[in-house]
Amino acid sequence: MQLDRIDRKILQELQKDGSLSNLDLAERIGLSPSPCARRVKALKDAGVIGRTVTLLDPKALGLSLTALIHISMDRHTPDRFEHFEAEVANYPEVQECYLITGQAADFVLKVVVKDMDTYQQFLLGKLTRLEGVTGVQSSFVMRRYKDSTELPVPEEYPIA
Amino acid sequence: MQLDRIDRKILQELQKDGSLSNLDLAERIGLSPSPCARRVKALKDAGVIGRTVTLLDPKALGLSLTALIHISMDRHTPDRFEHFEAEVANYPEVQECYLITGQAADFVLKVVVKDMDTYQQFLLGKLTRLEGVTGVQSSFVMRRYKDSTELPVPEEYPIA
DNA sequence: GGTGAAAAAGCATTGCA
DNA sequence: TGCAATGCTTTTTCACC
Repeated sequence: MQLDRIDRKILQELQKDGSLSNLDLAERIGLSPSPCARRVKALKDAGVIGRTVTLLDPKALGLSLTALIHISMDRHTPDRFEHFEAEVANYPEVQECYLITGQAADFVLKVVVKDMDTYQQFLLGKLTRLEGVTGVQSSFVMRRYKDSTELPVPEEYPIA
Repeated sequence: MQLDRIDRKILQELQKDGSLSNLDLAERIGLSPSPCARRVKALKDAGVIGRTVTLLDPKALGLSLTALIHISMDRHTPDRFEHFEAEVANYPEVQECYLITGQAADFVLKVVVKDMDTYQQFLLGKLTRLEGVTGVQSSFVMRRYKDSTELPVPEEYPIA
């Protein structure tokens, strides 16, 4: 699938505001509603456009502590990783979990909790109890300069 | 503002699917449409509910490389930080940028690009040219176990 | 604070130029 | 691709429980 300038504009607008009606979207990109709807449908069918979600304000919810956690495992076997993955996916405090290269760590987690007490409970009660976890290194977010869900939409022709 | 069980259910549903109509939402939480709409409005007014966005699939867009970058600065002055912040906010490749505690680094960035070539261009052409940047350490995401926008909605009474 | 119904507005969709 | 008309869904408001 090839994206032209209009497709990219559609993607940019929807990334900024997923509640746009097709009418409003069409107006913003300078197209009439029907071709606009057709393009959006094609982008959905191609899997480029995914879910629409509502973002909440962590502060308003009293979630004032965000931690980035680097985790090392004792052994790098598929077993270890799969088990870790499955457990971590169930923790609502964990927003992101990546297996990474480089560094000393194997995993990076982004965790959001109410306060340091809750964080300690999460760390001692859940994370460090997981099999194979040998090292845990916490960093805390002091300031959130940018926290976006927007992806850059490439200039050229990407292939879906 | 106090959240009861129904409010929390609303927030959970909307975090999963931001395109829900008030009708569908009301049905899911077991309430009739009008009080449901009232609650949603109140949550928006209180700032708990923020924007609604459409998520794209990085892979479908040909964005196959995600990097976590740790950055250290030469001096920890407000000037340095503000300048860095302002520049980084303009880079579309940067999804997240945090000022963090601990570690050797001062900032953590999450960057999404097409491939290693593009990453190198970003690093050399943009990031390392910023004033005050002394250390850059890259990790690459090998596997994305969890990548969510959902926040945990606390059990007790948070205050907005 | 919740329910149900009714009215009004806005929307997606379709067919055609 | 653009336009127009149809028919629907949705939001909103109201009186009542």
